[in-house]
Amino acid sequence: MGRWEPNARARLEQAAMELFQELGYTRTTVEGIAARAGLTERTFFRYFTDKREVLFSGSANLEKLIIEAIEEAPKTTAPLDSVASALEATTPIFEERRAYARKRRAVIAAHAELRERELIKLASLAGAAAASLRKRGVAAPTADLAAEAGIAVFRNGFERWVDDKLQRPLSAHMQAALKELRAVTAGTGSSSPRRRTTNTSRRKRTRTQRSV
Amino acid sequence: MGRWEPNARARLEQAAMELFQELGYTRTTVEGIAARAGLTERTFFRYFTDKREVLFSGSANLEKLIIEAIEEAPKTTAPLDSVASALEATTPIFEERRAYARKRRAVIAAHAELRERELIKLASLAGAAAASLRKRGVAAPTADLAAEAGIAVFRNGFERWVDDKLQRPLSAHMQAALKELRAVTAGTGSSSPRRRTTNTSRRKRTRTQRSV
DNA sequence: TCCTTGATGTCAGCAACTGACATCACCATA
DNA sequence: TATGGTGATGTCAGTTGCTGACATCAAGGA
Repeated sequence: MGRWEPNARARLEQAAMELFQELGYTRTTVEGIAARAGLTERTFFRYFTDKREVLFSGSANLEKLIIEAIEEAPKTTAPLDSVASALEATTPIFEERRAYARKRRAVIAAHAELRERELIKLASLAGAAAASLRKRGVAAPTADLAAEAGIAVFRNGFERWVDDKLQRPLSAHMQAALKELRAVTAGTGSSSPRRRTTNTSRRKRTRTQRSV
Repeated sequence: MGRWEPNARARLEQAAMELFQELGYTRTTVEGIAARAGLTERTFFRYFTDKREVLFSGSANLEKLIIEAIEEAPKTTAPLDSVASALEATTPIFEERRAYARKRRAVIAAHAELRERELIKLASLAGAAAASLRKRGVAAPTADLAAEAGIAVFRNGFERWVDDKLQRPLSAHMQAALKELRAVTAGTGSSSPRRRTTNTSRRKRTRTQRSV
């Protein structure tokens, strides 16, 4: 197994995170990352297709988890509920490394190239979730929208979780986001949404802040 | 005004689209684009920050339209309805250039870098829409989710519109997507969603195919 | 002991992008 | 009408991300 120093991949990832925090994304060079990991630029590109990719190696694992969770759910579960519970099944992963998640998120938020990469990873998750739903007989358009809605809930809940000074659990934030989404989409869509809608959203907001 | 050949920007955009279609994105070089437009690589980078950006100059305009439409809507309108109608206000732009939209979409779909860029543009639209909603007094979490839901509907409707052999209008596809989203999020979220949900989505699917 | 194998290094090269400076067409205005 | 300013473009050199081709080197097996 280990003829050279082991865990080259992990070493590269850690070196990258450190340098991104120290110098920022643009000013850290791939050569620098590799050097800190005791490797060569060329080797970096054997592990990661991209300079960006070094921050996203976990997403493959995440995708697998989500797919499995959707497939394991009882087939009678409503599409969006399948997705929501699958996403909730992934929360322990993040909960274990809250501090790391914060740092990583700060780095990503600071650079557009990284935000792009994150978005496409999330889109990929949505695509995988939609495919899983279709496998269970959900119609394609329904599956797509349920998956995208689920991912929106995930993103939203994740953001609130990372910023939450009270450190309430991620799953609670995600549930709150889901409730909120349901409230938002519950409107009539056409006739006289006057007071009713306004009240609904106000009530929802308060309720969210209490329950999370 | 025009001392040199006018419309350098437009020339670059057109040259880029042509070359992307002829050679694909990776095999066309910025130098090649500039040459076809009668300009220099350096000049290309004065108009576009990126090789990718040459395909997305319209998004600023789109963002402006959406913001205006949201701000003009009556303040009693529900958040998601504001967003939906704002998006619908943009449909004529696409409807005018359906053929172009198809080509462009094919180019983007074929290359990950371009898909990333498109995703961040859409995220930017969602952010702008959310900001507009907040300006009207909508609570932040509600605004975010309404905006994201709206964008999901937009994407979804757009995809269906582009692929629709019957060439039904974009706005109809978007309305259908919105209905579908409402159906998907209408579930209970917890207790015995058995038959009920399944039936709902099936009914929804049929209704969609008929009404669009 | 030799040979295979997989991880790494070396080197050359292209293309995306940037900064600094030059040029050139037009316009105003003296 | 000459002159000088201005904004769009060109030129050039340089960095960095990324790739292909080939060399090397440390195990482990025949």
